[in-house]
Amino acid sequence: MKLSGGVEWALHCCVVLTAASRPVPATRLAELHQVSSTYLAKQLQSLSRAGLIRSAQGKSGGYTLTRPAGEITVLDVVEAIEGTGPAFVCTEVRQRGPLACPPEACTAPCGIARTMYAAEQAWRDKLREVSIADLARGVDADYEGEVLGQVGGWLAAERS
Amino acid sequence: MKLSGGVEWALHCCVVLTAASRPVPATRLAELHQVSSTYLAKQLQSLSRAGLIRSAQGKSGGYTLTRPAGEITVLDVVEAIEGTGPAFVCTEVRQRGPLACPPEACTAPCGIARTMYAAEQAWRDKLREVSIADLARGVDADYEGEVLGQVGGWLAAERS
DNA sequence: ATTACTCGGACAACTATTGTCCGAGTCAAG
DNA sequence: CTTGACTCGGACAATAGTTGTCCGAGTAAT
Repeated sequence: MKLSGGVEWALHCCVVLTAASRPVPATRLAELHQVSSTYLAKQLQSLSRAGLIRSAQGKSGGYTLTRPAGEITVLDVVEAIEGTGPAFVCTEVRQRGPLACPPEACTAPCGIARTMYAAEQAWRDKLREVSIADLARGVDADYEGEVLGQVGGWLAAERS
Repeated sequence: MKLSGGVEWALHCCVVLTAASRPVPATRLAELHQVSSTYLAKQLQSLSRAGLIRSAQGKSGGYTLTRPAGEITVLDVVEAIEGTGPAFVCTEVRQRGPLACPPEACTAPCGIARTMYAAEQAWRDKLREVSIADLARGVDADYEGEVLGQVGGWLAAERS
């Protein structure tokens, strides 16, 4: 089990967008994090399709959060990138082979699937507890400083 | 995020081995589940390397559980197949780019990593709560019958 | 009207997973 | 003790998913 590396980038981007007052182009976000701008664009597209960020085209275009950061959970971002499907897919092994259970007796998921789903639910619940605003506060708490403020300034500067 | 399909097979195999009194070859497990025997063998090798099952070679060889089923957790099986590494890998984005944080200020994981790790911990905790014996009991409870007993009989029969 | 800058989806390269094969080793039987 | 057949184990391809790249469509400012 392994999740896409783009999740980390997407989360960082959302936190950074917290400190922005104007739309931020994908290029700017990429050089701030020193990552491939073209690939980051792909992740931002996923966020846009999920409705978490809004894109503006044209000369002073870029991305903006659609909602207050307090109303965007980490789970929202993760699901936007990774998809909402379950990590464990039950192939109904019990209905196959010489001792196959009849389909009419398999209305409820089997014990194995129930266990896996419960674990995933716990995972999602944990991610739902934390919002992007919480992460932003965490950055300021960790560095007891103006890191986020610096980011805001850096984003405002170097503009044409 | 998606986990290997072999996890399901491995869990089913462990449950089945609960009902076996003698070593069960990979071929037999494969035809019971109607899956590729050669690929299933690979998963069983992983379980063997993890020390969950023991392999016996020769004419009446096969696989056996090394411990009582109550002492094997679902997490053990999942980690044997998927590996023990974390699903979220932090690439320390904060140390890169024009506003990079100095390495000496990055001793603790960042807030994003902490959140992801906490969620994974919750996931693992849930999987650790359930043992193979619990799953076996669940099968009997779901079908209030002798499904596991039938499996045991089927494994005993057809032997040379 | 022009121009330059933005996003968006279509197009390759690469890595990890899935699937297959044959040889080494071992136990049971004759 | 010899034979034989059956077992696992690791090395070898095929496939699918992820990572990374490119260029065209559209838009806002000039």
